[in-house]
Amino acid sequence: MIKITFPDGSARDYDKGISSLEVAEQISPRLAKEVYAATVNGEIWDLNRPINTDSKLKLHKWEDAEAKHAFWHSSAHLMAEALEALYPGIKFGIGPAIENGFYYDVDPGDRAITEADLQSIENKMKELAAKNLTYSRREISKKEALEYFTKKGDEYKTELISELEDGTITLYTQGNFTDLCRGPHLPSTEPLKAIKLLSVAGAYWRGNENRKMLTRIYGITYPKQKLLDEYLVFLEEAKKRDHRRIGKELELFTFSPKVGMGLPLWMPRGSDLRQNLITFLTKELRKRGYKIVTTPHIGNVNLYKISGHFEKYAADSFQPISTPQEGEQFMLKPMNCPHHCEIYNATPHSYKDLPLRMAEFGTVYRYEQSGELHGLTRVRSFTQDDAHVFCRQDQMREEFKSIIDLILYIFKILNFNDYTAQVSLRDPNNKQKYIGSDENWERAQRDIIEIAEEKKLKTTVVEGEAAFYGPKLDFMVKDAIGRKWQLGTIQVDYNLPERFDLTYNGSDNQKHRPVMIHRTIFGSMERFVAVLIENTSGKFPLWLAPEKAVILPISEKFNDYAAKVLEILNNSDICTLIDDRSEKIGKKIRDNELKRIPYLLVVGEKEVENGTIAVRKQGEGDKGSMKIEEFVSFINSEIKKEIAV
RNA sequence: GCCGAUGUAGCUCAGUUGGUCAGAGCAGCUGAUUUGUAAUCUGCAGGUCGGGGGUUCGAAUCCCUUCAUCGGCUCCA
Repeated sequence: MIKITFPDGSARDYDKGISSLEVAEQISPRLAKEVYAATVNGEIWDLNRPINTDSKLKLHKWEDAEAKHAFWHSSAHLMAEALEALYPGIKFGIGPAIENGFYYDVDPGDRAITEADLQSIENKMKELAAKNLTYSRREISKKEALEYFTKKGDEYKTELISELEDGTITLYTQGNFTDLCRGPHLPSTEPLKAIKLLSVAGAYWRGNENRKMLTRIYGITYPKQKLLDEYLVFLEEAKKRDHRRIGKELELFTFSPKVGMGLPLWMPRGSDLRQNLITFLTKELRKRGYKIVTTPHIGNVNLYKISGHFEKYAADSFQPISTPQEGEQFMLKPMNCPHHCEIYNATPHSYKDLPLRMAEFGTVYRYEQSGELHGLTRVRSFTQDDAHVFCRQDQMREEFKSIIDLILYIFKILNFNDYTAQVSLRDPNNKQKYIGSDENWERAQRDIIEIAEEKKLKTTVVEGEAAFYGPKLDFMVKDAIGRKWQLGTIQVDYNLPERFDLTYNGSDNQKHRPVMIHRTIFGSMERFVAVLIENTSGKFPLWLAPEKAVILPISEKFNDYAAKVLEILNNSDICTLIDDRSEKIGKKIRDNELKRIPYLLVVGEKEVENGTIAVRKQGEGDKGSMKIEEFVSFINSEIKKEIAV
């Protein structure tokens, strides 16, 4: 007998060799149907794997990530079996479960798999799943594994195996398909009821652009058709929030191939929105002691040679601009920091002056790869809400922390609750990618990790994501369909102060080196507005909305009164429009609701008589009538509420 | 940059196997209507079917090429 302890602390004795599935069955047959994986002594196991020692057991139902992982991983194997049946000789790379579903990277040889083929693969999967095939686990030696896949002719698998340690290799088989796999898997294909293949894409083998491009097929499965349908509806809804679509609908921004790809054109409404953000942030920055500066859009090539950007990025950037002066070259500004360093250098600094906080809404130009461009989130010309804090080493932590506070404050005002903080460190195996000394890197990385802890930020730590001059704390936010984008970032830099020979006079009357903190909050106006659009579906908070209200006269008879109201509101700094088309009121309401105008002001005979307006709130409907002055103070107090957190 | 897909009026989309296939709705402009809380009616105008080249008696439809977009990969100062 063995003793099995459950998460609630209770324990029971079972026969040795019992599986987690059998344990579940004994608790209740219904539970057995709802579990997909088990954690045994902290390790995730197949449900049908025998338990031979006293163990702690947690059964995973669909709600648990572990269950979904096993479910989708088994689905990937099922898809592989279907592919092998339909495309004999197809070779397999890797096929993991992901956050939503799974994929498999395959090499179909000289055949091509396109989206048109997904349906037939899906059908094959359904056919195989219905056979109720069991997944069986087998431990084998490295030698045997290599023999198996060499014989099969799958060089991708043999490459993976050759890097594994002997004694750790497991194979899983279901039906006619056997795969190298760590597991765990479902007991059988029986629960794989609802299957949908979503897309195909190219993916470099092992993520290396110098290696072969395989075909990646994405899919998702659910134990119930209803869950799959819900997910597909969610995807459809998410598409409606896409900032590229809403940006067009609401006339916020556009692109023109004549201007150039990745070069956003901000239309009047988008510009107003953007300007509202800039005005607000500028005010907040001044409160916090930042000085605003302005620098040119180009800089001499030598500037970027000093900073290191030239060496690092010039080959893949907009190329230097020549001038009539032989040998003279300028670059479109890819970063603001070198310019800010030179502003620092323009005057002498005392330790008493620091920290110096220098901010600029600086537009920069980067030649992003053509395949990377994406709406406003990835563009070739963008405006950073950039700032550089020059401070003494003993001030660095406080400065860093107050920047975190500022970012969290701004995120809170904008209702960005779903962000993650990421500590981005250098790749310890590829140190030549970075500039600067080991000691400075170690110190900066340690500082960031400690500060994040002190601030009680929930962080993930990712190696290899640092900037070439220093480690970062990045604030990541998801877009409508779950893609992660970096918005705010705080970076500690010991290198540029060195390279630009920045100094200050200490109390000892000696020259000292300041530390530089690079930081943005929005990241770039472009990316931030994109995420804001997707977060709000274009229903911007009142304080950001390009127009706060539109006046809707019931008929042309009331246009004069409407014009009078318009004048009062615009004179009170409440940006308002008038819709005096010869349309019925229902039509005017509909059109302006679709434009997500925060307030619609209906005026007709009653309003003229009483000197009022009938107020209608976006998405909520009629709010009754108000005196015009009442509405002005109402709007002002609403805005005040929105930006006071 | 790489793999795959897509590209028809301002927008959303129809256009069977190449042969009145250049269409519809919305938006726009006309005129009528003067309207009370999510679509009033009439008429008109809008497109070298992304660009270029080719196959064919004939191309939106087939082929090549180019540009752009979409989904990923790689990259992201």
